[in-house]
Amino acid sequence: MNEAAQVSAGKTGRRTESAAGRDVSTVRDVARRAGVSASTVSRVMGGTYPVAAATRAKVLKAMRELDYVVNAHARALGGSTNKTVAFVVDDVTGPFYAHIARGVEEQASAEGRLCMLCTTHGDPQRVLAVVEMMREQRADAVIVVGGAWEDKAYQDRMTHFAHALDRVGSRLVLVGRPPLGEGVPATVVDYDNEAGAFAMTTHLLSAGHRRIAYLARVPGLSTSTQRISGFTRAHELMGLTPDPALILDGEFTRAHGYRAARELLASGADFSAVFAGTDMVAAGALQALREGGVRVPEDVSVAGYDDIPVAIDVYPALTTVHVPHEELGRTAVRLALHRDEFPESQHQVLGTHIVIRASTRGPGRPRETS
Amino acid sequence: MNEAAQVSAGKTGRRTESAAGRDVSTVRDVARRAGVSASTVSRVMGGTYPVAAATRAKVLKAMRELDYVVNAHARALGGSTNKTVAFVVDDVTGPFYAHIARGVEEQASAEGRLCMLCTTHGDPQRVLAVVEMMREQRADAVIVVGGAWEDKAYQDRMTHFAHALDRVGSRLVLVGRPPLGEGVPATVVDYDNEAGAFAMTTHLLSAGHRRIAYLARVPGLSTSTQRISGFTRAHELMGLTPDPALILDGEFTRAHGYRAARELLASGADFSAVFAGTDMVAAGALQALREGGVRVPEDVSVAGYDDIPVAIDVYPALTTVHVPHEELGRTAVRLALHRDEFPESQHQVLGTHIVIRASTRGPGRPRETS
DNA sequence: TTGAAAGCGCTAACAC
DNA sequence: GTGTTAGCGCTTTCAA
Repeated sequence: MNEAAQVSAGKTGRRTESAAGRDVSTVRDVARRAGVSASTVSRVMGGTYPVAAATRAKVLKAMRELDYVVNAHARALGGSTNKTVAFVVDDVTGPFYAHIARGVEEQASAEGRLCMLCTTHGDPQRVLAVVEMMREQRADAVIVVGGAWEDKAYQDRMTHFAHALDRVGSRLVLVGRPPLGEGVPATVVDYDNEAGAFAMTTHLLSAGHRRIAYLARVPGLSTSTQRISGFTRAHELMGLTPDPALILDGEFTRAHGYRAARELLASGADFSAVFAGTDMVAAGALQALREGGVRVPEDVSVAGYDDIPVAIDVYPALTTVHVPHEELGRTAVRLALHRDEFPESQHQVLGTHIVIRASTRGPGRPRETS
Repeated sequence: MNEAAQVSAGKTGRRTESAAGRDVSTVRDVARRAGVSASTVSRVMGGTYPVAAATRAKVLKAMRELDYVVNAHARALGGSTNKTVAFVVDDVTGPFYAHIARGVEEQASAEGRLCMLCTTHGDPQRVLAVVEMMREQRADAVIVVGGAWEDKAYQDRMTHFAHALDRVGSRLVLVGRPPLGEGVPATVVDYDNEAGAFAMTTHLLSAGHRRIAYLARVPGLSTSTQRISGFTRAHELMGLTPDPALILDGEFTRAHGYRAARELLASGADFSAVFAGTDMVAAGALQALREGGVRVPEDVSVAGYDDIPVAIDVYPALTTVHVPHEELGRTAVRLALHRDEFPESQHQVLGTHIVIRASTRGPGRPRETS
């Protein structure tokens, strides 16, 4: 007892010297003030246990007077229920991610979860580091968004994490990327990348375009590979073969779209349509085309992918493939949190569809003469 | 002992029945495997304490073999160091917030903090609820972004939370909104809203515009009030008075910009320039103007506020006021985390400046004749 | 309906 | 250098 008092005194001393607060009230303080025991206070908070109305009132009053808030960590530790969902993206700034983030955040808060945000800046190393941190946090679900690197080592690492997370009771969720394989404990919410690209390419081909440039192929990135695959399949279905010279490698950025379109123009390549890897790439291409005196869609048609908000603000408004961003996010959270209820639907593929706006039409005259 | 064993057995039983694992290894497991004590394991992890090289190696090996990860909650509970920063926004989707979020996330991870994301959907009630949750989490800093409601009750509540957070050792940070007053323990990182609007209005006025419409005034929102104030001051400095009929109330949305510009056109109002409350509002206005056959900037100049990425993608590229989004985010985190080192600079105002692009120029002929 | 007691997993003071 | 001993604040049996 004496020792306890001494320890307490020592602590109080330290409190004074540090700038801000360690003087938070605890269940015990509340209990003392209400003249009950700590367990009773806990029961009042939990709500899931009978407590006499009078007692409950006293406790509530004490909590209010002390401005009490539970310590989420202590609760997580004792009660093993953690209540957080982690959201891992490349870059919050991209509208693509932002909208998925919104879906995730909404569903998470609807399910009473907090949402942790982590950015990886496209660095595969950081993805792994971040997933590790989430394991420490014991997040209910760890949602990783965006194309995956089709790299054996990387995938093995992810598979490892899927298991590691599973072991601590967490769930790995892959959004917009392919499954890791059979038996890997992970939820996958994907959208039909290939079909979207196929539909768009078909739209362009049936408008009469025969030489379509594809901007921003990212070798080794699942998303890109699938889009290229839909692009190719659409050609093949009409007995055509895409010209490899018209497929330009590059990143999913506005800057790349601008650069690539300029090069295309400078090289004098023959093309009447541009299918950009993403809407951002399309936005860059549009600028380059405009600066090069090429009219869209009169001289060249331009299509994008993603249907992010900027698609309606560029000029002309962009024909693109719609991806159900928010729904991806919401579905990811829902599926992961209720995986016991839906064990069979842990791999979901949402649909995509094309949205035709003003940037595409049939091919005009050859570019040279315009 | 028997009882303990029984309890343990009971738990194991439950483990089996629940889908995924509660079978995580703890410091104790690692300690046992490495043949050392728990404290030694803890010391190895902390790194900040001398441990024999051989011992350290054994522990590290055991941790690897057991695939051990610390329990962040247990750590937070014991060590009182929490390592998270909370970020509270209206809507992750807005590029305005997204870029601040990036700054926050970057600085937070640079400082070894995790970042929690919370959305309020413009609901003042939810702001308060969210701040309360963050108090439970004992976040190092709670960063609230965006204009504040100039409403006494709301401000009182925020003031209350500033104190409450302070008591649990957290710090309230207000980004892009005015301070709560003297003696309130909060960090404020603002940007010069008024000066930005002043500079832009002056730009327009000196180009010769005399009838400038202001789109999207939001009564009671600090940001909007300050912008209007800069707008007015610029007029007054030239001995002019803005025409109240040209100041349209409405939200900071693209949809409102569109609607407002259409109304303006329909009403036959006389104006040669539009100053939009935000870039999104400007994007909507641009569309309405184009649809109405009004050329920008030949017939009407359009200016925005914020300088979000879309400003360069709209047509014509938008003249706007640049707000240092990322820097706001970074500064917020830095200041809050090191408040003891910089007690004097807990209220910082970052500069804004105008960026002139293609959407503004001198007034052309009267609109009627165009 | 309530209280007492035993941890959850970790860190930190204190001994050796 | 390393082990022992106490808790951090809460939930949760087990008794009463």
